[in-house]
Amino acid sequence: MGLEPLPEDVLERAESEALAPLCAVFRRRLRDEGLKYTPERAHILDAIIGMDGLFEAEQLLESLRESSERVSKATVYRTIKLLQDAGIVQRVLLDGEHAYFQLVYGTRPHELLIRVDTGEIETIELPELAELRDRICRERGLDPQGHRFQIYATGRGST
Amino acid sequence: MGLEPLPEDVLERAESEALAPLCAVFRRRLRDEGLKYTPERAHILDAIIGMDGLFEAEQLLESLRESSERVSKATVYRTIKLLQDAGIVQRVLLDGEHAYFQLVYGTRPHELLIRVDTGEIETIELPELAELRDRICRERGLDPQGHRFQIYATGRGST
DNA sequence: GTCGGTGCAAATGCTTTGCATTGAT
DNA sequence: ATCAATGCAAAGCATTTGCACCGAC
Repeated sequence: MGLEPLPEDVLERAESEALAPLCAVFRRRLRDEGLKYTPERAHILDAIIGMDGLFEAEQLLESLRESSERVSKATVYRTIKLLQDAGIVQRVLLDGEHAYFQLVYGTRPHELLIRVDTGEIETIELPELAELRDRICRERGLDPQGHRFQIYATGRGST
Repeated sequence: MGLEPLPEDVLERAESEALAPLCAVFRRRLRDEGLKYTPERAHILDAIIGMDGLFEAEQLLESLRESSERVSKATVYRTIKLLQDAGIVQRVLLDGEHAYFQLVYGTRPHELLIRVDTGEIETIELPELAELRDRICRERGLDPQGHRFQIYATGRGST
């Protein structure tokens, strides 16, 4: 009834998808804190990678269930928090009720275009926002740590 | 044990502070929906006005308690929702746990500069963001409904 | 008298935590 | 052995809701 010890397996798969940096960053961060890169954590990171960008905790749980990786809800939340601390995942709070999270690929910021009528969420890139942010911080003698931009829109003619 | 019926009192005070438009908008919206502008709702709007911009539900409750206006938690939440529907108040979700709300003065969007080290939140105006938003929506044939921009920063030299 | 509004307390639902067990070095 | 991680179930907490009563038109 134990957990299968197949971290290398997962690790390989993730690396084969050119996502090695994520694993590497996460593992280094864990190592630095005296924490461990466990199979559960690997599975969770793997599942996150498979969700292309934006996800909810519940979706992540389901995705793990589907790949028959048994990871408890508590561990998922705990790992998400670790990933946030490592700067790999960012909490994104939309208008609605619960939290979404999004993978942060390195330092490239991702903006969101949210269709309020359909619920669709598109990820877009607006490098000029980082510049705007940096300028504003510079003017005030602050160090920029990040930013968040979300656009809400509907199809033409919707309410 | 009833509620004191002093809506005019509150109304006057708010209007004397040049915030008549808010009351007016709210009242019109309520009227349109066949709802009422009650003393409790007036008190809540009044308290929101007194919080200059950004507030949490709990702060609002406390502020009401301090002015010895007894309004229940449930009513506060219900009224905030009405104010959101009326476009007077906007839900703002920061990194942290719970929701903040902010007064929306007419249609002018307010962006936020958040000091992650001190917790300070500064309100700034960046009209160019609305243009950027509109351009992006136009490119995709969408109607812009709003946007949200938040900058996270620390003082020079902080973590 | 009909509706909506309010307060209270109970319910909700996401997220966190306590605790005993398990796993890795 | 030690120290951290996990799972489960219980606890937390902001927010919502059900319900009985109250007030306005």
